Amino acid sequence: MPELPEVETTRRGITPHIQDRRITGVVVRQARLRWPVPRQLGQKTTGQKIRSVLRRGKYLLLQLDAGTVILHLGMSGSLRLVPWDTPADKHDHVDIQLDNKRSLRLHDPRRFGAVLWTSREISQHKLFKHLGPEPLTDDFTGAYLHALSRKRKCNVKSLIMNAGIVVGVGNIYACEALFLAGIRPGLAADKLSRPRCEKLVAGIKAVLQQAIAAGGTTLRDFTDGDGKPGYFKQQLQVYDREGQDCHRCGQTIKRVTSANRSTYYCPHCQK
DNA sequence: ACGAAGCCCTGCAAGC
DNA sequence: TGCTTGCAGGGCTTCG
Repeated sequence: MPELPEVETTRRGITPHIQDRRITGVVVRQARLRWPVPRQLGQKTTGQKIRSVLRRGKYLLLQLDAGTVILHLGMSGSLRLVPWDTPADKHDHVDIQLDNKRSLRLHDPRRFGAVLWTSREISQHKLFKHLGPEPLTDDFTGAYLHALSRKRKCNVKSLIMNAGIVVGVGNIYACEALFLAGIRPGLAADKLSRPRCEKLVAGIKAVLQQAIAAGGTTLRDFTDGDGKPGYFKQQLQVYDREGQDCHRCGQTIKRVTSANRSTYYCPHCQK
């Protein structure tokens, strides 16, 4: 399930292969993704050069001259570069064909992903207008999080998974960051002290950076291989470890359901 | 304005 | 063994 580190790893992997290439066509085999793939996607993009490949939260942005292709991998999506005539497998929904006889191919079994087009400034787009800061920038600080958490009745895990507060923190890394910070996921957001906010922000940055570093060393070439990472799993401290020993204190990791999401924590290390 | 629940979808695991 | 059921997940959307 692609979270921010996987999306960033994908961005870095595909960029050298697609930047400054011209789009020669688009093939849509399945338009019913998270939102319908726009019918005009092909005519809007064909003939244009990909100027840059950006990321905002978990969205990938292909910057063209006349607008932006917005990509999201949902939870089962992946991108690969293939020779343009490679037969499509099941769930290979969209190809963006390039002038180097290759296609950027979206594979997404669960179809929670998205391919959209906008000719407007990306920050004006509905999906991006209300997003919080990027977690790995200096805009995301303990002071900022502390200020926004005042008078909030939600728990701290929901707080950091709220894209209006900070983007790109999904279920797995929310659990991991809370473990690093020693904070219980169910704690009310407005009970978080300023120093604990500092610690939490540091935890979020650390876990994301770690995962990006791990992805960077594992996924070397996006033009071959099956594109299945799964590289970070061995480093997880609490996620998906219900009933197992805490790596830090040896006590048993617990799982609770919060906001319909599995939440893992160590009752001894997290208060 | 906020927070909680619902929904989209398929693959896989567990249970019968 | 073959079916059915439940669960997982991001995150927008709807409802309260």
